[in-house]
Amino acid sequence: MIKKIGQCNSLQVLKDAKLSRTSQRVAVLDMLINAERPLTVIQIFRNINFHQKIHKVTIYRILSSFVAKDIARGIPTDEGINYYEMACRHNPVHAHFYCKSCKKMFCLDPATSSRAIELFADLNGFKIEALSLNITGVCSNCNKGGSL
Amino acid sequence: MIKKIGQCNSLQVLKDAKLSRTSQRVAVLDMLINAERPLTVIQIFRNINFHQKIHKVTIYRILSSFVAKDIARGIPTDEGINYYEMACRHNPVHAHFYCKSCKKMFCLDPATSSRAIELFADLNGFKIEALSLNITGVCSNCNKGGSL
DNA sequence: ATAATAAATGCAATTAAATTGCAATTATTA
DNA sequence: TAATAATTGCAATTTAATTGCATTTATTAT
Ligand SMILES: [Mn+2]
Ligand SMILES: [Mn+2]
Ligand SMILES: [Zn+2]
Ligand SMILES: [Zn+2]
Repeated sequence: MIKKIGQCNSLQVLKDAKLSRTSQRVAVLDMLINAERPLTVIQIFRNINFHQKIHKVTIYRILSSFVAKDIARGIPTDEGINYYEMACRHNPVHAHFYCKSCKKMFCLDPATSSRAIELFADLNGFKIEALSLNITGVCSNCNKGGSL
Repeated sequence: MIKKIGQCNSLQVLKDAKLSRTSQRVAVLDMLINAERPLTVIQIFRNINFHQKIHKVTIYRILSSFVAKDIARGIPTDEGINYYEMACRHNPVHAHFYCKSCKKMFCLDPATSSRAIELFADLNGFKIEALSLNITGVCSNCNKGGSL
C-alpha cells in the first residue's frame, strides 16, 4: 500500500488543462489532491457539502471533465461504483484493493503494478485505452474487526 | 486471446453444485459452456428468448447462484456492465479485454494473466477474494473498421 | 405414482449510479 | 463593462440490478 506523496496545485492544474476555474472544480480537485485514497462521487459530495453546497450532478460532470483531461482517472469496483483519484505524473496507473467491508479503496504498490501491466503491453492490433487491475476482498483493518 | 477448449456437462455441473435442474438453468449454463467469450445478462436473455421464454430477472438470479457456487464468474467493465463466463477448472481466472466499440469482451492469455496475478499474491493481512485485470480499448476488428 | 415440502420463476415495483435537457448563473474575453 | 461562452442547479430520465410476493416447478418422502 502506498501513501500519496506528490502534491499538485489545483489552480495550476486547471489552468494547464484549460478548464475554467470555478469554486466547485477547485473544491473537487483539492479533495482529490489531498485524498489518501480514491474517492467516490458520494464521498466527495458529502465531504464538500459539509461546508459548501455543490449539486451531486455537478460532481459527476466535474469528474468526467477531469477524466477527459487526464487530470483524474476512474476506478470501477466489482460492485459497480466508481472511485476517482489523481492521474498526475506523481500517480501513475497502478493496481487497487477494494474492501467489501469498509468500502475503502487502497492503492497498491506502483512498482509491482507496472510489472503486471507491462505483461500486457503488446496485444497486437488491440488499442489499449485503459488498464485496471483490481483486487476485491477484506482489508487488514476489517479482518481484525476494525470496522466495529 | 484464447479460445474455449474444455467442455462441461451442464446437468453434471448442476448436480455437483447441488442446484436444482430447471430448464432455465440448463439453458443459461449451456450458453455459458458453449460461449466463446463472456456474455452479459442481456446477451444471454436475447439468445435464449429466441427459442425459449425466460424472464430477465431469472437470468440475473441464475447467474448469481452460479457465481455463489463458483460455476461462473462475473467480469465487470469500465462501463458498469457485468459479463459472465464459466469458472470451471478448464477456465482459470485470467485477464480480459473489453472493446468499447463492439462491446465484446475477449479472454486474454491465461499464462500471462496468472503471472500478473501472482505478483499480488501476498498482500499481508488483506484477504483476497477476487482479482480482475481488465483492459479497455478497441479490438483489432473494430480498429480496421470491422464494426461497420 | 402421489402428496408434501422446498426451491425457483414471473411479474411488478423499486433501487441507485449515472446521464440528459434546459433555464439560470458564473466565468472568460473582447 | 458588456458580450459571449462555459458551467451549474434542478428535475426528469436512463439503465443495470435488486426485491417482495404470488404462482409454478422441482425435489423428497410416503
Ligand atoms: Mn490509486
Ligand atoms: Mn475469460
Ligand atoms: Zn476494510
Ligand atoms: Zn470491437
